[in-house]
Amino acid sequence: MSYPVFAVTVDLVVLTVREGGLHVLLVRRGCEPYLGQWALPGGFVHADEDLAAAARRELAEETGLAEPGGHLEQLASYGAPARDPRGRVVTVAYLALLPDLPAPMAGTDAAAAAWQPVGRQSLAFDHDRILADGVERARSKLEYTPLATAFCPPEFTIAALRTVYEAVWGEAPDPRNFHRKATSAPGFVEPTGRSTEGEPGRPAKLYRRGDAALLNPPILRRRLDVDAAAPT
Amino acid sequence: MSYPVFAVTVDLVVLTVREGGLHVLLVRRGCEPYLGQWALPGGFVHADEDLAAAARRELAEETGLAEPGGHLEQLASYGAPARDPRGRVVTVAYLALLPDLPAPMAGTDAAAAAWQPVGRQSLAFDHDRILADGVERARSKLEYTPLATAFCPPEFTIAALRTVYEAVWGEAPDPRNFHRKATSAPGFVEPTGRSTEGEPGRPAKLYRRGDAALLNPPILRRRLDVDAAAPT
DNA sequence: GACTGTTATCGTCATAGTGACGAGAATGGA
DNA sequence: TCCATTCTCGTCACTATGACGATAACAGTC
Repeated sequence: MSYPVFAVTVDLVVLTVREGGLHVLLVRRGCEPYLGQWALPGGFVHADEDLAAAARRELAEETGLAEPGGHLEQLASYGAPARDPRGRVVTVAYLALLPDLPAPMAGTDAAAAAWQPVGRQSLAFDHDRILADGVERARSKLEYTPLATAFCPPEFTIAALRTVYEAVWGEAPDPRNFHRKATSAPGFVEPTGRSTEGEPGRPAKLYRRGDAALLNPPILRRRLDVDAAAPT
Repeated sequence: MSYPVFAVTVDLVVLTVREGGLHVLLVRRGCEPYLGQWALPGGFVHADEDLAAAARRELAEETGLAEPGGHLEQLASYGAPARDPRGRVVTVAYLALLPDLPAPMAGTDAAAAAWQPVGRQSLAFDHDRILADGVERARSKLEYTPLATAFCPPEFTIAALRTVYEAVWGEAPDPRNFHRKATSAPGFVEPTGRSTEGEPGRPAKLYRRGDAALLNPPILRRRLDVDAAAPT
């Protein structure tokens, strides 16, 4: 049986919340094509490697951490015939949500790597589209899953969790209602018994992520219009 | 730059509702490997073909219809190194939701094709997993999107729509509450003015699908447990 | 130490959505 | 005519929600 030959890559949409805003990890391309342009980190899948393993490997390489924590899931695949001038390349995009990393990012195969606020990037290949899909996935999953905790360190306050929603959605939930919903949704967060110290205002209780896979009831963002964009 | 060589296929999870139950379109394999076993329909992506175009082509081939209607979306990609004994094959799975087709299915590259009730299949490759993922995606999307109409013919009754939910979820919503929610969700269904005739019971009004992309408010299934399976 | 600003946490209240269910409407068949 | 069936509309108690007031518990300043 004969069939066309493809190359397969994984590309990563790595998101984090820094300084109250949603940021994405980008690399400046060090080789053709699109040399010098910003792009999503990624690379070819090895000969004997699973897709998820390739994504984890690339994530570790780009962040410089063996186990950066957070969350990693498959996003979607993109395979338009002309998306890569080198030939027929199908990419499997993964979405990673990480807490703000104080560690440096030492990319091995990129001239530079940097966190950039999510906005109107102009990236190489079809990475603008992939990034947009990843951001929309993240926005949507904050509603129905406890994934906001993936942006937080192991222990966090309800206010820190709220800033995640504010950064990802671009809209701030009411602090009092958010506190009620976050603490009442079973399995979302669990109290540690400790509290913050030395910060202005009343000390806040510290929580860690719970074990629920689904948020019930969900924490919904305001629907701007009746016919919003459909997920996936 | 050198990189490993892959083959890329598309596999289809084609679902429909027949006789009150959820059915999946399967083909009996006519060549090695897994000769004679049931599998999801699919095939190699052509040299100059987009992934979505390949999925549409395969769907048309398997159903024998140029435009079968319904709904088609990308599901996920699967690329474990040993998933295909012939070599390194990455498959991009697509999910199709179709109304019950009276037309025959004339598969070109399969010895036989058939609708089988979704249950405990034992399919070739990793198709059991792909099928399970597709069914879970369908179950989840019935809650938040008007995709149940993709299972229905152009004109349908609320009761027919309700049987879709019952078949996909395996649990029957209350007819009166479902009627209220289906008719009150903006853009879900639109009245045609016509009604059914000649069937037992009071005639039912006929509706067609609306233009909403999202169901607001959603139609939620009963959560069996607190920690249910997470979507995608 | 009292005061002030700040943030966290708890309560209240009107309103909308929900599940459970009753009841009438409109047909076909006995 | 009566009855079984199915569709359609209402009712009601309960829960979740958004909007907002009020109090708690700190750090800093005078």
